[in-house]
Amino acid sequence: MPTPRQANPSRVETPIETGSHDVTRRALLDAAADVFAEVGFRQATIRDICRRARANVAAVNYHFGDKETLYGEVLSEQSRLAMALHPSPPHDPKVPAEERLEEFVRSFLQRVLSAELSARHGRMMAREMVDPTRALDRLVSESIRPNSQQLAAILRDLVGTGVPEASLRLTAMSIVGQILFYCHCQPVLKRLFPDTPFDSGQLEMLTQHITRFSLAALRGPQTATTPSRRRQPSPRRRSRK
Amino acid sequence: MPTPRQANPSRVETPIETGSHDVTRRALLDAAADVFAEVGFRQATIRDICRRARANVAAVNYHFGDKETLYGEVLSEQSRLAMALHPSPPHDPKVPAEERLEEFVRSFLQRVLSAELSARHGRMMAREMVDPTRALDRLVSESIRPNSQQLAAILRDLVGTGVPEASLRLTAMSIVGQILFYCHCQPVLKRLFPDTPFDSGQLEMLTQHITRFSLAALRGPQTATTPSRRRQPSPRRRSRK
DNA sequence: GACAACTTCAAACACGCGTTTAAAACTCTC
DNA sequence: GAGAGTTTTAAACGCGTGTTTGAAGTTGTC
Repeated sequence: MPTPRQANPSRVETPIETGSHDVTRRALLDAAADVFAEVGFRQATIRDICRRARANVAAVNYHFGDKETLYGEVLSEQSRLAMALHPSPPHDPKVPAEERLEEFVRSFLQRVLSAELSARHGRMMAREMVDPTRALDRLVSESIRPNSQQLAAILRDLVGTGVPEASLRLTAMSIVGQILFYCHCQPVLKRLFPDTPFDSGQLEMLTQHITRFSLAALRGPQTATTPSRRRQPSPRRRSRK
Repeated sequence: MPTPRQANPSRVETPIETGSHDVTRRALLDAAADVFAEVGFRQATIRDICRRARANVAAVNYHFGDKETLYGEVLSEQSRLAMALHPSPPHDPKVPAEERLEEFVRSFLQRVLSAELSARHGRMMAREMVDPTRALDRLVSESIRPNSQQLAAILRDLVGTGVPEASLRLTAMSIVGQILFYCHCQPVLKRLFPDTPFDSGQLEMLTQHITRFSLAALRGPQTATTPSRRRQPSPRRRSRK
């Protein structure tokens, strides 16, 4: 029976590119990256992807098996691409931790906002975080966790060994939160401040702001910032009437 | 012709609750809030909503006209509910700006994370930001913009009149970014730190951290944090070989 | 240039979706 | 309790989706 039915499994293992047949496969990957980034996995349609790739509707099933597998391959390819174009700074003890933090923030912002990548990686990551598919587990272990650990190492150099692990985590999240904000909230920012874009053009400015803001926060850590802690017994509900 | 076809338009204007007929309408709103928060507008199905509300499939069209109108009503109702349960602090010049900031952070976190609201509001907001529907415009003008301006007022009191508007904006985004992080990245956090949840139980701890972190950042503003600016001509691409 | 393997193609399938329909059921008023 | 107005109901419609099919086309090999 000459029906291939499933994607060629040998290709997954061997990284050698035969070069001739893969032209459709490549076109599909490129088109799919655009479509998935624009509308997300669920909203994307195979027909749209194939139309842009100038391929038949059945092409996705022939080359990848199904839509979900294609999505997974696109996601990890974009992830690797973003990391190759804008790698995190290497752990070099000679470089001051402050500079390594700045470079970490810059490369992170570049990966999620840069125009070169059409911000495809950032948009796919943002969607995956808010509305995860089954691909998120791989994304966490391949990209997110290593990055998280690298930031933790930089921060550890900055604050010394006295600060507990949980504290370090919170600081890391405060920094990552600032960065991802410009990735997650783009549609809101466009409406709130229509004439001042927060896109790849402002990348260096955002890098400087986030780095300085965070370093300043780290400088004055426990120096009695809040004079009265003002701990009400239960601030959750306020009294009516 | 006895076909009602459209939702009763008189009900939109008059806030009086007749009480008898609206039982189905209420059940639909409640079920829809759950479903929309869980899976989002596009992924949600009318059949699922009606099943949970123990109503017929046609009920949504009869009471609300269509799915999008129902979504809009759910969104603004949840928004009003969250704001009523956890209002932002009023602008009181007698209260120090530091305390007002802390209360702003706390109420914001409560609105997007609190268990009372089943975090429905937060999840719907998060989805709307990353993958907007036509309801986002109303959401921005009714909820997001007023909140943004309130934070701006608090920060203005904190930093004085010397700081330019653009700088203030960046600071505001750094704070909001820290808060929304715990709302947007919940699925990732669950995977990164499976045994330390960042949910409504940690609310007070997160409030303290974000407030102190941000206040410390504001304390040491322009005091030469980064000694060398290290401005490379074009840091986007690094030299190969 | 025949043959096999690979790739593309138009068409169709099965399913789930939002929405509509027209009749039935219900709820009041008089 | 008849009848008008309102609400609910089961069934269907039309459409778009991911996927499958079997034949046609293409490519490389001997």
